[in-house]
Amino acid sequence: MKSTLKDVAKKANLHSSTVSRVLRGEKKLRVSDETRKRVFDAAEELHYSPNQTARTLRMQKSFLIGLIVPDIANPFFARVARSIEIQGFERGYTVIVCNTDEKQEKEDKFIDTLLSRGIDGLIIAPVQDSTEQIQKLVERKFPLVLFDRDFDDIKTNSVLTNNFEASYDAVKLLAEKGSKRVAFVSGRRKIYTTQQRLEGYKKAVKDLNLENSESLIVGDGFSFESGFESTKQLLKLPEPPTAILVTGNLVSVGAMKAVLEAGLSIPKDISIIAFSDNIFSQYLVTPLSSIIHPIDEIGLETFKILINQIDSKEELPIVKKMITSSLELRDSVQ
Amino acid sequence: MKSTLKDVAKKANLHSSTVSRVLRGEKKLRVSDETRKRVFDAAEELHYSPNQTARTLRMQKSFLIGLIVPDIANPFFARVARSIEIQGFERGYTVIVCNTDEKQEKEDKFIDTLLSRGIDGLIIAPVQDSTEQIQKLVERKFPLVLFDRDFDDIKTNSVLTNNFEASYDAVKLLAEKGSKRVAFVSGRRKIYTTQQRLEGYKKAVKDLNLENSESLIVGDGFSFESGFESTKQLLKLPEPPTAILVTGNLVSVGAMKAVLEAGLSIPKDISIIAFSDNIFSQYLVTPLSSIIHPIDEIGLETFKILINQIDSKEELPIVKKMITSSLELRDSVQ
DNA sequence: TTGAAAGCGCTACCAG
DNA sequence: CTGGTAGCGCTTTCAA
Repeated sequence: MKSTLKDVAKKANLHSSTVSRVLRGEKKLRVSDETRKRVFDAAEELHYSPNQTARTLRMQKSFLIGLIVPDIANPFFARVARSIEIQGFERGYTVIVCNTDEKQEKEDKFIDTLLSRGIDGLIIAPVQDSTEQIQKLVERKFPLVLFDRDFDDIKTNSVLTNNFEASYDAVKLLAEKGSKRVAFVSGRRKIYTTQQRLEGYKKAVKDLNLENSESLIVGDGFSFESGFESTKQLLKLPEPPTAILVTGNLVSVGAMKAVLEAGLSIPKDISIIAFSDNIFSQYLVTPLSSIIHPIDEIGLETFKILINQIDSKEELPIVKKMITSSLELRDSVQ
Repeated sequence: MKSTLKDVAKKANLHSSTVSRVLRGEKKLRVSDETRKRVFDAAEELHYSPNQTARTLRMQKSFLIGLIVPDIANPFFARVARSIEIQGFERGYTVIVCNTDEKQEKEDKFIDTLLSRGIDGLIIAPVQDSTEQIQKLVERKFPLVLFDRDFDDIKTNSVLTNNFEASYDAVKLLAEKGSKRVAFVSGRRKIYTTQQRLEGYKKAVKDLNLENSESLIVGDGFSFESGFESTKQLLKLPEPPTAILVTGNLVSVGAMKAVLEAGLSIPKDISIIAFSDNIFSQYLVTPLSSIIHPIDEIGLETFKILINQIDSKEELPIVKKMITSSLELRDSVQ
């Protein structure tokens, strides 16, 4: 069914190596016009299309990029993936997306699989339960870029957003609006990003003399349920918070549901700001004030850094790119 | 850096073919325990991991599955993709997701690319501007399953939902609630799924003696903007509809925004039912009554049919699987 | 300007 | 039970 170089060669009465040269349009193509025509005609006729697997094996270059994310069903990662895929498409790369569900074992397995498939580079928002695998990649100088998350103890390329500052500013704003008790509904605590946000929150609480209590910090996951349950916990406090800073796309919807189910009003009783952004945020029961990440920029920068690594023959210096998020105020803040 | 079979063989003082046999745990493994141990030790020591590219080339089997969807950032496709990826993972398959943005040229390009990469099978929610490429795949009996969309004139495996009936029932319900003027905000009209829904709508309108006007049928796309603009158009009618049936996840949010921006109330002035389902639907300004597709079931069935095709040596009969959706009533219907 | 041959890393077949 | 060899389809070096 599929034709090979040899088939084309036979039909054109040439050797496969000649056909290969012509078809690839080799730079200093030392080929007669007559020959070239024969090749193209034969290739056309046989619907020849090169076998990428063979090419990969021979050239040690796959035009494959691995992208490992927690969950592509999360709008944030979906859109970053799209952005990266589009970049890749333009340059002839196919990207393989893998979902870890925040499981280190899956991440490890995927890295192995992807490497054995000969990917040219890897983009990853790591689970961060372990550094081992990634450490190894770094050691062997494998083209690698982290995004959204980072390690303190590994020197890698990464594209991050200014979570610390964004968090600090959000709390400050809530305080200025009159809240003395601002709660923090956390995403997965192991995650660098979450930690940065929590740090920002803590610093603001301290600087602004807000109520400083561990019981105002709840949650440890990125799911809807996590947001829902941990917010319910907040509402059971003797003195519930008057404002909440939520981490995560799905978490924020969960938090919102908990508040509403308790018969409270947003923002009258409780204001909410969320690290979250998707097309739905502004059409929720109460439009959600959100800290928005410029997703395309994240995808763009990430890809750019990776492709530089892949293309460059010398060793490149580590790049850390910080992207600035913006706060979009909507009805959920009074 | 990476070790090969040969490296392991040298270290173990054996031939690479022997090492290969041992490492694959060949069925009737005619290998001495002593040898086996030597192999495993050497492999371990060298961190040997087989080169999938070479294996693919040799075995003509890649353990790669292609998945082509309009847009992975659409929650419906994201979740189907996840479901399929999980199935694949369990059976050693890697899935490559490609996004067409509803562009036929992209679909065609992706099919080519995927084939040249030697995928074992293809799952696709086709753009449906052209049948040519898919026709060819069918002719050469390439393992293929369509989902969410189908062609009338091509005999393929497909997994569909009962859009016609669901649409009919939704309109009927709206009529029973008192609406005489039910509008239809359409997704991309070329799409089989959309057509089915429109048919169902039309039949219900006729059967139930509702206002039958072409001006009540608007829209031709799956974007937020499409829903927004075409609904605005509806509201400009001398007699605007009292209920709307919307097709599509993002479209419905657009429709909702148009209604609200016009100062109208949902459901007091206008009821809405949407073909749409995602975690946000129930937390929108007005929780949205939705026709819900059992996504995991869709992913499961699709994968099952594909894997059967891939594994079977004889030719299998065409399978058409119909999945039943369900209507979840929320506040957007009075 | 073109052909021949080697080899990417692996599996499978045939000897011994 | 193990080794040798051919070959998957391609690119690349060396000859002619």
